[in-house]
Amino acid sequence: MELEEKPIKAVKRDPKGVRRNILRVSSKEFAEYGLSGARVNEIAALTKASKRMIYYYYGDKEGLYKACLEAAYSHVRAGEEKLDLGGLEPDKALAKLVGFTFDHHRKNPDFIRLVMIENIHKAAFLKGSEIIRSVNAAAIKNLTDIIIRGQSSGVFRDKLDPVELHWQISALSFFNVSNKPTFSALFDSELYSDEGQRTLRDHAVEMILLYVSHKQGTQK
Amino acid sequence: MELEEKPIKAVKRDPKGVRRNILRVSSKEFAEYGLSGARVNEIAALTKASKRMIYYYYGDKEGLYKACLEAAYSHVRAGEEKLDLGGLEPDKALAKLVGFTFDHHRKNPDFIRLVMIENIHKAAFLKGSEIIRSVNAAAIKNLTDIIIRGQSSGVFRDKLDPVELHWQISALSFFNVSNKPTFSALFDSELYSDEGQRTLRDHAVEMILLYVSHKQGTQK
Amino acid sequence: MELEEKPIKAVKRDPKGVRRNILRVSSKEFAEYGLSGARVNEIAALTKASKRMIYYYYGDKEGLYKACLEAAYSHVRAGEEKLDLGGLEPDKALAKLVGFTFDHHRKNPDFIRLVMIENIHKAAFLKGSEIIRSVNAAAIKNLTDIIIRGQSSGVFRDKLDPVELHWQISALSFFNVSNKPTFSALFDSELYSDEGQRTLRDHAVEMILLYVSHKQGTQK
Amino acid sequence: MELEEKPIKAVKRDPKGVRRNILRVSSKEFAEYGLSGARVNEIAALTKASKRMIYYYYGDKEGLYKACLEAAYSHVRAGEEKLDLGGLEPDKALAKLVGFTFDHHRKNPDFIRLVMIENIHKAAFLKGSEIIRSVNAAAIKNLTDIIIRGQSSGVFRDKLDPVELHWQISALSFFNVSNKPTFSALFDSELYSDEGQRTLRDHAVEMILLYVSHKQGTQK
DNA sequence: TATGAATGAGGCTTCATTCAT
DNA sequence: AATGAATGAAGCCTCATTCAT
Repeated sequence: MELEEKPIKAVKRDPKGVRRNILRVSSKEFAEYGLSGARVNEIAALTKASKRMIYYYYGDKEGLYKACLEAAYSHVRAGEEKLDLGGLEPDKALAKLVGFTFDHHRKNPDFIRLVMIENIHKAAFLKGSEIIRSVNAAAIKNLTDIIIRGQSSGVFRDKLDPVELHWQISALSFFNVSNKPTFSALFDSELYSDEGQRTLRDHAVEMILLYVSHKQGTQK
Repeated sequence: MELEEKPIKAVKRDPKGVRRNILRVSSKEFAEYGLSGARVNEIAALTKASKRMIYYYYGDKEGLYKACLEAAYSHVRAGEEKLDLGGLEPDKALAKLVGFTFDHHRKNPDFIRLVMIENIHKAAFLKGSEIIRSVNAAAIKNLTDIIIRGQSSGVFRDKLDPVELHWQISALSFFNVSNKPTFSALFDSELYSDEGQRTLRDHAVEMILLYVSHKQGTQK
Repeated sequence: MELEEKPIKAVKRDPKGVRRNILRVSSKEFAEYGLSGARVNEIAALTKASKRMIYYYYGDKEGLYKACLEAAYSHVRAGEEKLDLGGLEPDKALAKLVGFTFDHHRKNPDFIRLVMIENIHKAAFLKGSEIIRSVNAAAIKNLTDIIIRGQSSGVFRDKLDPVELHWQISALSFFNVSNKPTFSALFDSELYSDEGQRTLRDHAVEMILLYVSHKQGTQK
Repeated sequence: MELEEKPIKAVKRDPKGVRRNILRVSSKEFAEYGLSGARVNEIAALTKASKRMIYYYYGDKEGLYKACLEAAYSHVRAGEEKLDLGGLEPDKALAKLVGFTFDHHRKNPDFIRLVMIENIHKAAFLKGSEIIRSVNAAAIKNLTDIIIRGQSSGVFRDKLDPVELHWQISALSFFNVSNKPTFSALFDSELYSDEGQRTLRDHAVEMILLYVSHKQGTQK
């Protein structure tokens, strides 16, 4: 991303490594404590670099936060790209996608927390990021393909909106992680045991598939 | 907002009013800025009372936050109690409940934000509140009744868990409010227009009803 | 001290009891935390009366502190008056007095702490108290009697100053209590065990008696 | 006070100087007003540095207090090390030591006050300081040497405990300074005039020497 | 005589940030 | 590219005391 500096005498300097390290540490801190809750001092202490470097590279606390947010979205969406729905029938493809999304959210709680925090801030920082918009567009494209194929083969209902479908899948997958603390505190349930999560996941898949398969007038 | 008491002689002491006022102001501030983001100074400035009174009545910032959380849950769950599902058939009752829940969440964005904030804090304060657990238990009881009636009349599937059903309804209703900022920023969609919200609501009702009505083995 | 108020309707009122209670509680608090360290709030909370009563009776915090100081001196010196040295030979009388003083200080650590605190404040409050000066004068008178008798009978040296002797006895007795915390923390010793204290006491008596009995020129 | 470094170019950064300055100022304040009575604001105002630096270097008020305590003990015990008892006979050595201790305490009233304050706090901070324990161990070692020599040459009695002897010397020396305010306020005496102090000192030496020289059974 | 409500002033501490090297 | 020292502003909280009843 930047020109390599002359290797002469650059024995210990590793700008990229330093930046990566700062980002990794601060992402954890922001995810843990929020934007105002995170402490620059603490981030610096946990970093291999000094406090001054944070300001050198990221300007200020908000700049660092924004960088974390972008890195998180990029990382998570990159993980989604590995999902291969290629040869599958549309309903199987959708089922796999929903299940994957549910699992993927579970595996990335820090990302979920950053998004929660960003929502608390009314997406103020995300709005300014073209990078993030672009990585999310891909998710919609995937769904659009599946929907078109499903409708062509007659297994999906008409009038399906890919963005709405994304919303529905996200709702079930995101809430599961975002509201785990309050939900667990409020209800004595096994929903967050391993088996409970499997059930929740299966039922999420089922809900989505029932929904896209449902032909109005026929059943209701 | 309330009836003015006799202004003659200018009665000034009004402990209950002061407490209410502090709670109303600080709830807004916590919902807006979070626990660490909210400023006691700002809350005091917006209050009819002095900063000192906040500490007099609520001990410290966290005590005030916890009081807000409890008041919010109590208020919101009290609103739910007004919902009368009495004479309705179980499927109609459930449909009404889901639609109501979706709307109720929309109408109480500050409550949603407080819950988000509480989740960021891993429900640390909610865990210590017996009050909140008790007001939430009622929600489960309502659902249990509907499920039992629906299963007796054969319109609902077996093996429905009221807590899980509550989770599912909550996921769709909560996410709609909690993630509106990021979702709106990420996707150009009409989901958050008035009509889009009506659609989302109707589809949420549909998803839940399809799910509870689905008989395994029969259809899939 | 004050006129009894009409007993009519005075069912629960007990001014003297209230004052005594306030004094007892606040003496403990001042002894424990010092003048600036003690909290009026805490004192009020531990009192049967209200905070307002403290100000009603004692004016302010310093007034209360001064009242505690005077009460403490009066109480302790009153305890000393019970000591009867009547028929004893002067050396026996002095031995008994020293031993008693040593023990008496040990039994009144809160008094010692109040005096320490007063010394921290450079005796600012004690200076203004005629009461306290008068109760202390008695202690000197006792010693003067013993010295005179001891010198008459030839067992005591000449040129003994009762105030100095009081100082010497006090030093050994006071330091034992006042500096127990730091001394114990600094040195691993058995000086503050029951037996250690007995030894310390016996040796204090011995030191004083050796001193008053010592005839210059004869021994050194 | 120290050599001025080259004033050319006005070197401003001087961490050690800043720390020393903070310590010097705050020691005076703590000695004067106690832990809770001292004001961080006041300390900062008297300092060359800013209030923020106090927290930068010492963490909080208690950390600063503890640093003062340690510095005070180190300083005072260092002063004692200069005392050379080398070639003296044991009784002369002890006499010199007692006299020196008496004077040394008088010359360091702020140290005495800090110890008084620490005793009010039940040695809570001193307990956590290994540094202070170590500097005090030296004092005991000195006395142990003298005692052994005195017993070998037969001028001292048996069964002398160096820690107890230290206690006795300390009692007379410490009380003289610690209780000067109340003692002066209570009694009209010349004990705290220059001559009175000389007398008190001489008699303290005499008391200690009489005590260590006293052979039970022989004299009494 | 008695009290809960209320407070101005000031306490200690922490924050993100910048400076001088 | 890198750092320890330094900071103004503002944060939360507590104090002894007084007010209105």
